[in-house]
Amino acid sequence: MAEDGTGPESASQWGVPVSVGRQRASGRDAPAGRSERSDAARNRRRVLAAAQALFRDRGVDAVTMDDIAAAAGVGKGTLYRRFGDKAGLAEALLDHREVELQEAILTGPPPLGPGAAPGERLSAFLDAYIDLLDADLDLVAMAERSGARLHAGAYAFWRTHVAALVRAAGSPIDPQVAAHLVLAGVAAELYEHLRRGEGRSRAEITGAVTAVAAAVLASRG
Amino acid sequence: MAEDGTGPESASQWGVPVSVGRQRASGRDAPAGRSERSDAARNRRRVLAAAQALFRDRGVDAVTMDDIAAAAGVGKGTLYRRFGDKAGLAEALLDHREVELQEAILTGPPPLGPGAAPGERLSAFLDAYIDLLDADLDLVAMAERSGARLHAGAYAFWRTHVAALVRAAGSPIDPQVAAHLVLAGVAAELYEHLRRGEGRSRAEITGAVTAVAAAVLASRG
DNA sequence: CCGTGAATCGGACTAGAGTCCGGTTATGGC
DNA sequence: GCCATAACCGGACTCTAGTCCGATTCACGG
Repeated sequence: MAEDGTGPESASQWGVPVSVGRQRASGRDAPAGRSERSDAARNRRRVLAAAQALFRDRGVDAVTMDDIAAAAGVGKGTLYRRFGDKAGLAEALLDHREVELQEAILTGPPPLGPGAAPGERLSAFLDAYIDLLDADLDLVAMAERSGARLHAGAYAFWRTHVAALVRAAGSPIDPQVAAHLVLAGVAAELYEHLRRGEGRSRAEITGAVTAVAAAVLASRG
Repeated sequence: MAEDGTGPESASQWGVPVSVGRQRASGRDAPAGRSERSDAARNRRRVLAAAQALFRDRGVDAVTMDDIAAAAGVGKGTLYRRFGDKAGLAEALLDHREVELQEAILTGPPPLGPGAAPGERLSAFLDAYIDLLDADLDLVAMAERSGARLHAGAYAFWRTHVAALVRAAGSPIDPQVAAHLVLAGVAAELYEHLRRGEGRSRAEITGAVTAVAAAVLASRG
């Protein structure tokens, strides 16, 4: 089953290392010593392609790790050594988008990038993050399952960014904790509930989230 | 194994139905038609006592549902029919405390109960809730696993309460959504991370959470 | 071009959550 | 006191995440 080695991986989008925003506990990405073995690289691409296709076709929850391993033509051990667990695999699939947003924040134009006022940058970030969330909700939800949310590499980035904005705005609230609290508002579980469970629109949610964030920045004790 | 029916359940604290704040999807509590069968009531008490003892002795994560069933002297089917799943069992163990807080909010003295200003009531609630969280963190964390958080009966109560306070304070933010966002700040996963992962004190966290909540109430668009 | 050893591979294995259903038992009516 | 029946009981079963380790394969130096 599954195609052969050099097969039809049409839209090849998974390069090597890249990521500023991954790094989970286990499941290495860029081997320390020598460079990545070619079979390992091939299998990584196969797994990601198979996972994406299966998730798309059947929905994230109806796909087991065995399904993915079989479709990719690799053993389960390979899956787990490389991605750590199901959440890690989901995160790998999201890596590209997250890195894009991170780069836009670090070096892009305002208001997302440097230059705008803290309040504007925070609004722009939350808006962009909610875009990402809305586009791949199931994947993000899976990446945040089982307490992985706060330990994913990407989370540390968002948190640092938001904390810096809170501090820059002169809020009296502890910036590190405030950042956690603001980000809690865009947790996948909550967003999914609001969107699908309560039928709220993206705009309603974004409005409330940015309003709360603005209130935090504006707080003067 | 395990003691017999009328055995040493010294501190009997689990009455019948009570709860304003339970009601999960499956796992009935108060049988609709006839009253609860006596053997069912006995088994419910046994299960709760066994679960509490095992959780206390070994820690929540080292106890399996089979362990609890065996210690309680019942089959797994009984466990699951009555409590739905592991999260439901944890919630049942927390029921007593949650009901107490709910009653204090509904009919107790200010600032927790009616009479105080919205800001004070919200602060008092968050403080009391964090007490509950801090006291039984593992249990609350288990009750919120697997997306159960937003669907537990107790959550609906807290949410309605907070929404009412937001509305009463005249905030321009959608009260229902704002309530979700405020409560997201006291999710067990986040609290556990701050407390154990980052070593923050209860006071630091409470301070930031109440400050954010105050900022939401004070928001004027 | 070949030997060497470290990294990778993959499928059998473990463990625990949650489901199912035939047998048993309490309860209310007569 | 007895019967019918609905509810309850419990352990075998399924399903899936995640682990382990012997066999295999690639990358590099000579």
